[in-house]
Amino acid sequence: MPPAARTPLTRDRVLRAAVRLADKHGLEALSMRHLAATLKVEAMSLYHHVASKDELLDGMVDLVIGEIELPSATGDWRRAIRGRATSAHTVMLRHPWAPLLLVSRINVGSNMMRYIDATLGCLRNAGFTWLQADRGWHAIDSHIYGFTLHMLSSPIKPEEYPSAAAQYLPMLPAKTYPNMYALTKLVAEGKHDGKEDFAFGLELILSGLAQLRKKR
Amino acid sequence: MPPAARTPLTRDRVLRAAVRLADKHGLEALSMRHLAATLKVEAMSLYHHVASKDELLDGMVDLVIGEIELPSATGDWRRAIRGRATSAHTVMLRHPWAPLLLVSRINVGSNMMRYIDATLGCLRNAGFTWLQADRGWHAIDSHIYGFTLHMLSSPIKPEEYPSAAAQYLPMLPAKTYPNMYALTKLVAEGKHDGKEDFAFGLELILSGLAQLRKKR
DNA sequence: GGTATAGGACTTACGCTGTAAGGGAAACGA
DNA sequence: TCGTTTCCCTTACAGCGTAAGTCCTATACC
Repeated sequence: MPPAARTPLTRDRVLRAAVRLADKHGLEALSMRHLAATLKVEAMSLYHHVASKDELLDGMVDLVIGEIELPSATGDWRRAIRGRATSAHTVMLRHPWAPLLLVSRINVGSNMMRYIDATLGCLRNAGFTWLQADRGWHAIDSHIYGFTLHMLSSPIKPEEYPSAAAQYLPMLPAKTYPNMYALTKLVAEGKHDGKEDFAFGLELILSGLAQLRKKR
Repeated sequence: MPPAARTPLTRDRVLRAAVRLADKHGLEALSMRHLAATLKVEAMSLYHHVASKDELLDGMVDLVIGEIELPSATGDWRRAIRGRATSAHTVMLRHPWAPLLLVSRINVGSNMMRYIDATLGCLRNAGFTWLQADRGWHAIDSHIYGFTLHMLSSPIKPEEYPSAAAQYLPMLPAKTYPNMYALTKLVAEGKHDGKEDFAFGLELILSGLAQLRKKR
């Protein structure tokens, strides 16, 4: 009796398994041996489908980028860019390991290229110059990645901010850090939720861009 | 004859050597064995001064944060915040490994605390609400880290953009990525330097904040 | 001065990592 | 039928962080 026929390994199956593993157990759990085990295969077999671990990571990132909703080239540019940014933010929260890889390596996968091209096109159609579109795109993406990374690095969940603030308040030297103390106190008392607000910074950038367009 | 008396190892000396090593050869070259070697000592000896490699990294980050110029609490808030942001950006370029550590771990070193406290104080003195100061600070730092990371991840130096653009242009499928093609062409022709502009996004955020203050 | 104590550096060893090198069986094309 | 190719395998290596234990030396005290 032959062993149960297994679906053959493909590059795509490897990449998807890697994303699943990183989603569930974090990037640090993503070793070639671990990944191979989830596919019921030995580590070295993976190298028939990806050249190296770095290439694996590149593929994972591009897969995730592909989940982001592209901005439509026509219609309200502000709405389109906002939608794209929000979608990117949401996707990153679904794959918390992704933003770190995104900012720490060059990514030139086809999904990434399409993503940038669509954004540039949207801003150009809105009437921005190439210079403005280029810099605008950078500013928006800096916010997306910077903000999301900052948010993900905190071990405390937003729901727990008030209780955490109450817990840490007594340890915070009020003399040395008067402003942090005051702010933490407000959070502990429930007068400020302390939640990070992705939209806040995004809207600052969007209205800044809108003003540029008027002045042109 | 006794061996040449060596200056004794201290936590501070270890941290500074680590920063120097990372500056010169990158984070990936910073192993405990390597670091120990630069101090003419064995790897395990370092553990008398730092509890773990993670703690070492925390210490390095806080050392770097200490190099950032604090915003003055009085005077023009916009100028103060701009100065702080620019200083942070400059410091990160001096220590290119730092922003990655900054966004991928919680940092509660004393320099970091002082840095946040001063920023909050500056914005409060400028007349912002606690909510605005909190979110404003987040928006600005998201830009600083997001932008700097993005910039550092590119292997091509700004001076080389035109020649690199000219080199890659023929390989870029104009049909699939029309906007990237057009933009790359402009760079290749010297009509757009393609340089990232840290100040561009920063000013968008600053003027957005300024408008908030007016409306209050 | 002699002795106890503590601290700092050492050696050894373990389990983990990515991956280079090559073997062996099964499937496929001529 | 016989290569040839395709996949997956085993083995091995150098490097990693660090737990555990040893040893030397500089200081503190009687």
